[in-house]
Amino acid sequence: MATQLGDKIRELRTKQNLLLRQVASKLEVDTSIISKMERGERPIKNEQLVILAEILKADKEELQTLWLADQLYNVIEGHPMADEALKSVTKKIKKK
Amino acid sequence: MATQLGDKIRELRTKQNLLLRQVASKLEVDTSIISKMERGERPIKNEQLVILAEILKADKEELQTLWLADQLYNVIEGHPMADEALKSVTKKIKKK
DNA sequence: ACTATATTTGCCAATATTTGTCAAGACAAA
DNA sequence: TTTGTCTTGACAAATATTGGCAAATATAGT
Repeated sequence: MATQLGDKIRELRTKQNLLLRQVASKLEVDTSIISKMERGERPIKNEQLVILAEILKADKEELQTLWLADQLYNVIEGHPMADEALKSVTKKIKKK
Repeated sequence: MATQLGDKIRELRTKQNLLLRQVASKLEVDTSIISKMERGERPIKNEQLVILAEILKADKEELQTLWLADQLYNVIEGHPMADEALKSVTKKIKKK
């Protein structure tokens, strides 16, 4: 159950030679939580995402987009009507 | 918090002059549950959706599409990155 | 192989959310 | 007022989610 967001965060973290422990302390959670977040085993709160963006010097909006895409994918995955439903919602959104 | 699916179900039910009570008995739940389902206050289980399609003589796939669209909308509503995320997921889905 | 450090995993208890049921309330028609 | 339909809110039981801990596993260096 890998997520786009988790993969991205791990990529950013390792590229900057940061340990789980270091990120964990900034987020004030156990290292296991971060580990699980990166592997898509635990959801990431929006509030935590903002902090992660700071720590990892990433674009907050990019991470939020990945987060949202993961949520959407979770909902539609495996559903035969996914395509049509996506179209319908896209249309609805455009009306704003 | 109206839903497309709820609206559709209510429309179908009233057009066929069915009472909440009658649908409720087929679904084996309290009338209040149906009432809430129709007004989007309670989620509708996929299993219940199939039964509803039978009772209301509706196309099962149409209802499922509405159901899915509602779920998606719940996820993205209010998010600034909705558009981009939708695009991303649509692309991902197409690859199958 | 041994040691030290980093990450992952499984499990637990606390908390939060969801569920269905029930009773009371709103509303219209007669 | 009485009757019938639908709505609302409160409640507890069931279920899900949460973070933390500790044990297990992996990784790297010597």
